[in-house]
Amino acid sequence: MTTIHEVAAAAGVSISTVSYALSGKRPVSEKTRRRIEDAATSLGYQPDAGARMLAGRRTNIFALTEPLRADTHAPTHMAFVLATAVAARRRGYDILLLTDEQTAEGMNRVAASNLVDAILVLDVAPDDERVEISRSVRTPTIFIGLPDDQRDLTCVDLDFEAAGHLAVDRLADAGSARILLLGQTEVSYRKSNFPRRLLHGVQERSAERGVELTWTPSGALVTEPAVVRVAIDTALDAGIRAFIVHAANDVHELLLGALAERGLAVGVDVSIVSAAASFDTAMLPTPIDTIPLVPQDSCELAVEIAVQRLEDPHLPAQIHLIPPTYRPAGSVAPARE
Amino acid sequence: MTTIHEVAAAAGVSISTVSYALSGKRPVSEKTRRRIEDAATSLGYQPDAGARMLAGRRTNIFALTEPLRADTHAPTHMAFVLATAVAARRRGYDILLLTDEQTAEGMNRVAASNLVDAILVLDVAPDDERVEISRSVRTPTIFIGLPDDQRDLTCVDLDFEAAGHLAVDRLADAGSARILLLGQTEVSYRKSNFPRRLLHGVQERSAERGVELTWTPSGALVTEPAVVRVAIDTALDAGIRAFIVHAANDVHELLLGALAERGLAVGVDVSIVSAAASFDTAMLPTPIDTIPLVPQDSCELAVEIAVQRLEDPHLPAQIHLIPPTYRPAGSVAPARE
DNA sequence: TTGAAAGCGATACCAA
DNA sequence: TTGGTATCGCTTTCAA
Repeated sequence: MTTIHEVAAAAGVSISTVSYALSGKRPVSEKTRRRIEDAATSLGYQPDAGARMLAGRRTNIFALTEPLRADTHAPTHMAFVLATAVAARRRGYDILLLTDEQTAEGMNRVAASNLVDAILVLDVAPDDERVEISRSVRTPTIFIGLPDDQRDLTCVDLDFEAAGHLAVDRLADAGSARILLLGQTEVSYRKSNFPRRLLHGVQERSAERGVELTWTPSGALVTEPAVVRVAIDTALDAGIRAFIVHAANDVHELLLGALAERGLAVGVDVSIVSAAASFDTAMLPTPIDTIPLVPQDSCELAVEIAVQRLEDPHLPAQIHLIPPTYRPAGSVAPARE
Repeated sequence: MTTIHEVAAAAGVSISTVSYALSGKRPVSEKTRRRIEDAATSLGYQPDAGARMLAGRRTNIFALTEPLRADTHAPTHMAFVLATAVAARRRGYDILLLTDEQTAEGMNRVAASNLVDAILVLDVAPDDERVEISRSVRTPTIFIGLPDDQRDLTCVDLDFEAAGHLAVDRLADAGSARILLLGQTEVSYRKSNFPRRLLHGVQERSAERGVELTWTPSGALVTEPAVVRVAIDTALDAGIRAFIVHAANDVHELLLGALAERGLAVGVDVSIVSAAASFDTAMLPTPIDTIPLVPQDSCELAVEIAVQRLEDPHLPAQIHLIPPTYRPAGSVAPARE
């Protein structure tokens, strides 16, 4: 194991100079810095993590709490975990996993033992128990998602309400007077916050623009695809030709299938907007206008905010809502109702 | 922040006694131990992680490297990550995530900086680059899965060959003379090791028992379900009535659907064994005999071995193959070919 | 059964 | 621009 002393000896300087040269926290002459860097690389020097934590009061580790509920959509969840890990690493931080079994215990433990510099909270529930814990620990905590009680919290999330507005606006602008919103699974409207926020945005803007809105959750598609299918058929029979889909890709496929059966062409006879989709809608058989939910965006912002809070502990807590973007793909057509 | 000194003061003992009382590494009289424990809990004492690492040369952290390939099955992967985290935590270890972007760099970094006590390797590829790295670092490394070159490695995995033998034996015992093996995706036979091992086991035992074997990979079901369907129909047309399925649940459902269409009853007209399924086959519409692949088993064993290697660094490297178990559900019927 | 004290390997302050 | 050194909070050896 190479220590800072060996590097210092090899470079012919003191250990403090090595430390400063490598951290850049104090100017070091170009010459000596080179010698030090050469010595460090040739010796394969890597500062000892424990010593660094103890002396520097920085661990360069973030905790990531991820409760896995039964209704967790694995691919989406994985995308968030991965995006967080990548973003953190780019800023020089590693990710320590805190799973379900130990949410409360884990957060308290890593905070009390100074194991991590900050805590990132994934998959936030409306009445999340982690809210209270985050208030009781002094380790900065960033929520990726919004709980109901946001007082004094730092949160990052897509602006789902605005996404709802945007989706309705596009369809209303194209002349649609009636819209069917194909929502998330029923349970997610209770266990999560964002489906409600999107729903609310859609409802609000629909009312403002005089659009007649129908809404249906999509249920567990695997066990009962019929429910969604019936909702779609009913809407089509009633002459509804505009759809906002806030659901997994299988629901999209079901809708496209139903339309194909009836010979209705997307972007011609029918308009579709996929709202807050966390999967790649380009993989769908038909191109669809999308307001994407990009895990990378939320996670990168969360990491950035965490880093900022460490640099300036006086930064006020704040809710950061990421404005939605609209990615057209020709699936919205002028209404001919 | 409560330190060991405050606990010592509160309990009226020296810090070394506190340390020993809490770690149990030296006998401490019942009386003083109680006083110390009381003081510790009432003060909310939690040893500083950095100090502990530095002084104790133990971090109580395991690194988990998880490369995410395009063909990674998210739910299965998540199950492994979760199982590892839970098993580790039970033994007092946290999990540090090492993602794709930094596989090589990450392993070297956490090893050189003494950030982790051991490295767990997930999703092992036949020619995995992590094999070489594990040989070059002195941090104990456990592979969950088998690479081609296993020299001097410690690995844990289900005995897929034995699972193949077991599946064939059950069907052959029931009198089946011809079997269709519905395999994993084509790419997985190149990118992973275990599909080949199961295939080999099935082929080997089929030859031994005089069973005529047909095999087909299942392809990417989302994009081209037709391929699998054709393979199934061809087999059924040829009179094959025994199936071994080594694939995700959608392939199982496809098979069950095809059988239902033809009015063939599972466990009566047709025999099915699901081999090395990493999902819960009880969720299928029809009960199916299963040789389960239980992530918990592999991950717990891996963690246990890691812990053992830390306790006794002289433990020899070894390949640990977990014997398969057979879970009957009435889907294997006496053949009436 | 308990205590004193020497590290562990960095960081960062105080001097020069 | 550089060096000496106190310090971080714990583990563990050596003594008593």
